[in-house]
Amino acid sequence: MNDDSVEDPREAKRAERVQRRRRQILDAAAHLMQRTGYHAMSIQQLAEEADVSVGLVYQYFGGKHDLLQAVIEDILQDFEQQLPQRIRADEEPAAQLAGAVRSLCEIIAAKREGTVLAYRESATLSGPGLRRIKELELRTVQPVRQIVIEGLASGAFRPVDPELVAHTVLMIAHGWALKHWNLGARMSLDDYVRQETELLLNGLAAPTK
Amino acid sequence: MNDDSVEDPREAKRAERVQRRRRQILDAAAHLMQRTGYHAMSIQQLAEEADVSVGLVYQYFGGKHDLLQAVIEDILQDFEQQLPQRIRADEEPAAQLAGAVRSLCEIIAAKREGTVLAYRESATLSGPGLRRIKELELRTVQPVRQIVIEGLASGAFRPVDPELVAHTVLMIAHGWALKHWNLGARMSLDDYVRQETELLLNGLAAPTK
Amino acid sequence: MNDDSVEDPREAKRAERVQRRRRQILDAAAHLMQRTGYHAMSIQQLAEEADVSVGLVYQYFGGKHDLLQAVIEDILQDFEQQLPQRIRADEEPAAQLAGAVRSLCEIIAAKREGTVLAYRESATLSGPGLRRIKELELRTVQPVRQIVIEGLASGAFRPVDPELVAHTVLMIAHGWALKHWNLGARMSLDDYVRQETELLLNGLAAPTK
Amino acid sequence: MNDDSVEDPREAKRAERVQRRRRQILDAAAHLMQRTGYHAMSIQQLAEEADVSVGLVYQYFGGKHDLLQAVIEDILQDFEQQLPQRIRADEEPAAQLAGAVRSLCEIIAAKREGTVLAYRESATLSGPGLRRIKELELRTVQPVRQIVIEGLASGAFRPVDPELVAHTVLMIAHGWALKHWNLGARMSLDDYVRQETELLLNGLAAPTK
DNA sequence: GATGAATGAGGTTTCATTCAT
DNA sequence: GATGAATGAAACCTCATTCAT
Repeated sequence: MNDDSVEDPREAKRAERVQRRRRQILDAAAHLMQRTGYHAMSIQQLAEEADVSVGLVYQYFGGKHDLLQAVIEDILQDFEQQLPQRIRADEEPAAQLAGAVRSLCEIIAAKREGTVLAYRESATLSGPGLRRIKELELRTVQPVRQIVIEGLASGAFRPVDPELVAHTVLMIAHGWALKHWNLGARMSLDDYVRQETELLLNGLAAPTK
Repeated sequence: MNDDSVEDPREAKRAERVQRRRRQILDAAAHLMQRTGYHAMSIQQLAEEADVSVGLVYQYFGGKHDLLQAVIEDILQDFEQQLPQRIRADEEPAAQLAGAVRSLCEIIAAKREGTVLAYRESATLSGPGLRRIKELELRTVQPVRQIVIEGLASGAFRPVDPELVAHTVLMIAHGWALKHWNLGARMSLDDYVRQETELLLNGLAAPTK
Repeated sequence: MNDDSVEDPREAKRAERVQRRRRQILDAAAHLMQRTGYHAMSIQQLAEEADVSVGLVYQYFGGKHDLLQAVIEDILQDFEQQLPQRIRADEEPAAQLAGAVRSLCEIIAAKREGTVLAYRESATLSGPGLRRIKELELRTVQPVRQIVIEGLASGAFRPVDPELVAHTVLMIAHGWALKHWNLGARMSLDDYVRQETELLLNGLAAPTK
Repeated sequence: MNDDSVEDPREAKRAERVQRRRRQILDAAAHLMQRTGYHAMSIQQLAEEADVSVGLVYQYFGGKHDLLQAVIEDILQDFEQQLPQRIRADEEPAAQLAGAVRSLCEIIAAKREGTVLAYRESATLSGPGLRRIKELELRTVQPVRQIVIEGLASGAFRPVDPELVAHTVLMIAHGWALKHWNLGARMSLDDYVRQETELLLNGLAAPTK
C-alpha cells in the first residue's frame, strides 16, 4: 500500500481540482492547436481561451512543448481506449475485421482535426516524447493485428503479414481524416467505410477452391 | 514568335543565372525544412546553408511563406511529372495498375522527407496556395484513375469508384513515407509494394465465374 | 454607479501603476522624438531611455505608430486644456484677444519642440489618427474664435471671418515655434507677442468715426 | 578665362545630358517624397519612378541624404527666384506689400506640397545643409523686408520691426500650405489673400491725424 | 555611362518564460 | 493556488549602398 491510496478527503478534493484544471487547459490547447497549429498558438492566447492566467499554464504543464506532447497523447490515448470496446469477440474474423475498420474510421473521424494535428506536429516533439507517441499508435492497431492473426489461424484469410494489414487499416482510417478536403465532398463516411472494407476483405479472402 | 524567343545572349545568360540562384535557395530551403520543419528554419540559417545573403532570399522569393509554397510545389510537381513517364500503355489494366502502384511508391519513397514535409506544413499555407497544392495532388493520381476507368470498361475490375481507388493507391504510397519509422524496420520497399499490390489487385479482381 | 467606481484598493493600485508606466514611456518617447524625429528613434533606444524592456513598450502601446499618435495627442491635448483656463471673461474683446494671443504663445513656447514634432510627423500618422489630431487643433483655437464672434457682435472689431482670425492667431503662436531658429536670436518671446498683438489688434480695430 | 568657358561641343552636350538626368531623378524624388515622405521613399522605388537604374541615382547624387537636400533646395530656390520678378517698383509701399503678399502666397500655393515637405523633413538634414536651407528662406523674404523699410522711411507704416513683418508675411503664405486641410475647404486662395492682406495693411497703416 | 544583383546592418515585433504579489 | 506585468532573445524583413559587368 502506498500513500496515494490513503483516503484523505482533503487530498482527494485537491486531486480532483487539479484534474479539472488540467482538462480545462488541455481542451483549450487542443482547440487552438487544431485551428491554427502549434506554432501559431501563443500561451497568452491559450490562457485567454482557457480562462486562466498565463502563470497557471506553467504550473500545470512544464511549458509549451510539454503541452503539445500532452495534447497529442490525449488524442491518441482516446483512440487506443475506444477501439477494443467496439470489437465483438463472437464474430467471424471477416466480420470482426469489417467491424474494426468501421469502428476505427468512426473513432478517428470524430476527432478528425486531432488526427491531422498529430501528423502536423509530431515531428515537433522531442525524441523521447516522439517515441511514446509512436508506441501509442502501434498499440492502437494491436486489436486489428490480433484479428488478422486469428483469421490466418482459422484459414479465413489468405497468407498476409498481419503487421501490414494493421498498417493498411490504419491508413484507411487516417486517409479519411487526411484527405477529407477531397473525400468529404465526394462521399459520406459510411460510403467510404463500405467501399474500403469491401476492397480489403476481397483482398484478404482466402481463394475458394 | 514572341519577344522572349528572340535570342539575346545577354538576357539568356541572366535568365540562366536566375534559375541557378533560385534552385540554390530552393534546395537549401527544402533540405532545412525537411530536417527541422518550416518554423524551426530561420532565414539567417537558410542564407548560410544556401551560401547567399539574407536579402537575396527575399529578392528571389517574396518571404518565408512564399518559400514554403515553392518548396512544396516543387516536390509535388516532380511527382506529377514522373508518374506518367513510367506507365506503360501496352499492358493489361491489372498489370498497368500494379506498375503504377510500384512507380508511385518508388517516386515518393525517393522523396520521402519531402512528402512528410508536405503533410506537416500544408496547413501553414495560405488559402490560394493550399488550393494549388491540392490541385497538384489530384492531378498526380489522375493516371491511376484513368487506368481504373479503363479496367472497369474492359470488365477487368469489379465495380468500384475510380476516385476511391486513386485515393487508396495514393495512401499506399504516402503510407510508406508517413509510417517509414515503423515499416522501414520491418520490410523493404519492394516487399511493401508487393504485398500492398497483391491486396489491392485481389480486392479489385472481377470474380471468376 | 458602475462597477469601476467600486473602490477596490487592489485595482486602484494597479491602475495607478499602469498610468505611471504609460507616462514613463510616453515622456521618454516624446523626448527622443523631439530630439531625433520619429524615424530615427528606435524602440530599443526608447526602452533604454524609459528604463523598461522593449516588450513592455508593446504592451502599453500597440506599436511604434500608436506611440507617435499618443505623443502628439498628448501634446495637443495639453494645449487644448490650458488655453481656456487662461482666458478672462470679464474683459473687453480686444483685451481678451490680446490675452489669448499671449497665453497661446506662452503655452506653445513652453512645448516648442513638441509643436515642431507635430508638424514634422503628422503626415506619418494613419488616416483616422490624423483626423483626430486635426480635430484637436481645431478645438484648441475655438476660444479665440469665440472672442472674435463676441467682438464682432459688440462692434469692437471690423467685419472679419472669425475662422481666419483664429487661424492667424494660431499661426502667430506656431510661428514662434517653427521659426525660433530665426526669431529666438532677434527678440524675446515677450517682444514677439507684443508686436504681433499690436499688429493684429490694429488690423482688427473698427475704424473710429 | 577658365576651362569651363572653352566652347567644346562635346563637353556642352555632356553637360546638357547631365542636367537632364539630374532633373529626371530630382523630379521623381520630389514627387515621391511629397507623396510618402523621405523615409518611406526607397531608392529602388525612386529608380523605378525616374525610369533609371539604382546605380545611376548614386552617380548623380551622393546618396539618399544628398537627394533630400537637393530636393528641398530646389523648391526653395524656386521661391527665392520667383518673388523678385513679381514685385513692381513703381508702386506705393502699401500696394507693393499687398502685391508681395499675394505673389508669395501664389508662388507657395503652387508648390504647396513642396512647402509642407520642407517643414516635414528639414530637421532630417545635417547641420551644414540645414544652414543653407535657413539661409535660402531668409533670402526669400528679403524683398518684403525691403518694402517695409522703405515704407517706414516714407512714413507710410507705423513703426514696426521689418524682420517681424517679413516673418509674418512668410507665415501667412506658409499658413495657407500648412493648414490647407482646414482653409482649403472654407475659402479660396484669393479670399485668403484678400483677408490676410487687409488685416496686415490695417495693422501696419500709420494712424491718420 | 549605365545596370541591377547582391549585401548585411539594423529595424520592428512577437512570445515563451519568470517571479513578485 | 493564482495572477499578469515584465523580460529580452530571436525572428522576419527592408533598403541604402556597392560593384562586377
